Amino acid sequence: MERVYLTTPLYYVNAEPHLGHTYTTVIVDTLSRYHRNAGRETFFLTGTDEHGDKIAQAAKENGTDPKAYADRISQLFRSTWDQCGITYSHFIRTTDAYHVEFVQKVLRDIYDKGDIYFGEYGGFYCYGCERFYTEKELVDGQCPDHQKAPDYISEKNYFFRMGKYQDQLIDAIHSRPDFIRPERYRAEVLAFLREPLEDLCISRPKTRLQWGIPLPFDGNYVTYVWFDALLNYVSALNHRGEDIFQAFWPRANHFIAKDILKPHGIYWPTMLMAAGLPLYERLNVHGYWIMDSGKMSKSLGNVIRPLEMKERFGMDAFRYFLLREMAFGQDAKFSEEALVTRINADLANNLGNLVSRVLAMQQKYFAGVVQALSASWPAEDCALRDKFAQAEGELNGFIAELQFHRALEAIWSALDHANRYIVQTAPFTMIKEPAKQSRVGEILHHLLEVVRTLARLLAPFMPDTANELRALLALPDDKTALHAPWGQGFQPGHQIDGPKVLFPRIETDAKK
RNA sequence: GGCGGUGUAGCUCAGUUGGUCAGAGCACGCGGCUCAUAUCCGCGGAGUCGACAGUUCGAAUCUGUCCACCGCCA
Repeated sequence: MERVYLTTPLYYVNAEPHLGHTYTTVIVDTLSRYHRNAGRETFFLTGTDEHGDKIAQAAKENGTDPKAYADRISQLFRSTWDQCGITYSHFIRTTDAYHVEFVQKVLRDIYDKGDIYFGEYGGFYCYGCERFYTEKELVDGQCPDHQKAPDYISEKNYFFRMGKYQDQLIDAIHSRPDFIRPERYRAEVLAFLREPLEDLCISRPKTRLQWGIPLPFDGNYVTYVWFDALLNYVSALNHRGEDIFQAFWPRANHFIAKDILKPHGIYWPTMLMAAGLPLYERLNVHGYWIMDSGKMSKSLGNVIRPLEMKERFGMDAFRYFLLREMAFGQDAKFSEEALVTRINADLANNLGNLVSRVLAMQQKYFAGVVQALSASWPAEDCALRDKFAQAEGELNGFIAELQFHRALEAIWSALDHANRYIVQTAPFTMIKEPAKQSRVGEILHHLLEVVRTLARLLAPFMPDTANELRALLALPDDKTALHAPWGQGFQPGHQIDGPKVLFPRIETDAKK
């Protein structure tokens, strides 16, 4: 059986779940559902990254210890995804015992191999950023982010021989055109690799940081957060068993936002090389959501919380907006105005209203009983069926390219066709002539096939809506009911429910 | 300073390898229908496809220069 392994980044527990986290999680969830529906075995990993200075300090400020603090925020992520209906296979925490053990094993292996060495490094260190700065980067001698003078620190640390793998990495990227996609991010990584790759400092002395995984070969040090966090992608599979790792790792598809391209595009593959593990299959990089009210921040009060969006607009509507509005890889603008426009135009007026008018006619004209189709279909009926078949084909292509917005466009194009079909065939006029009753029955039968097909096509993107459509058609909750060929979805005499408003229009101030 | 990206109708954006590629949705105007969530269908206006030059029979699409914004690196 074909398999797919999909991952989100491990979200750092210094912030609550916001729009950025939600987008990555939603696209991975959509892909997971898509692949599962297509019969592929799917492993969907998400979780939390919990070590490091920032967490230790945040815990201190909250009057608690790092573990208790991480427990709380990690649980917040997990429960948020649960409430959003995210179908992850495993939720990993970098504080999980099996992960700590695995990280130590890999560190030991690479150390024994000679790719980790002890060296000295001095520089200006900003505690807020958890990083060293070069003098050039400082603004008036201060950290540009924290407006605080960094401390000059000279200390001994452990380094990973990342530079040793530079050529090997360049070769790997060249030989696999979609190893990093979209193309622009591949080019960015290659551009970075044109400069000599320096070795990576992977430790912090315990005198400066205790909240981390201790190095197995030196108890006075803990490992740097990236070395710890990236290995989760392997440790999670390993935890489930060697066979699971063997089955899924070759199909690993990471999904990240562009801000963590370097760790995933450079640190991670070189770490895998040093550890003697195969590289992941693909790194998939998306852009940022741009807030019209400026950069998203707590102080501006424009943080988008997924549960709040779910509460106000419904999770499916929110998912639809995220998937429809952003071209994967590029930045997109977020505004509630755009969200409401999408909901009213695409979901209420087009999708919802189509379902509503079809079910209403079926109820009104035939008391909900599905009528028989004749043996030969008029051209317009075939055209309707073909349009949806075409949409499904396009959808598959777009999903393979991660073009979620175009996949949805393809569905909506077919949906528009169905609305036109109603106007052109005008069953509501025809029903007045008794001789044409059977034709009206056929037209509505085809329109119910539209709704059934929509339930199948929308399932990965809008799972609750898809399920609701299926329920309105009084079809059983199994795949065969939705996958039957066009015209074979309903038994003679099958009875369906009356109409229902799936997406109420949202009235805006401007329209009142 | 180096590398890369973006710049297409009022708004948000599609435009694979150069030749129905000048488009979609929203917004706006007019008309039609009435099954439907004042929804749906049809028609319409608008853009010198950032600027300039070049290659070509022909470029939004290729080349060069420049401008604006953004990102990565220094």
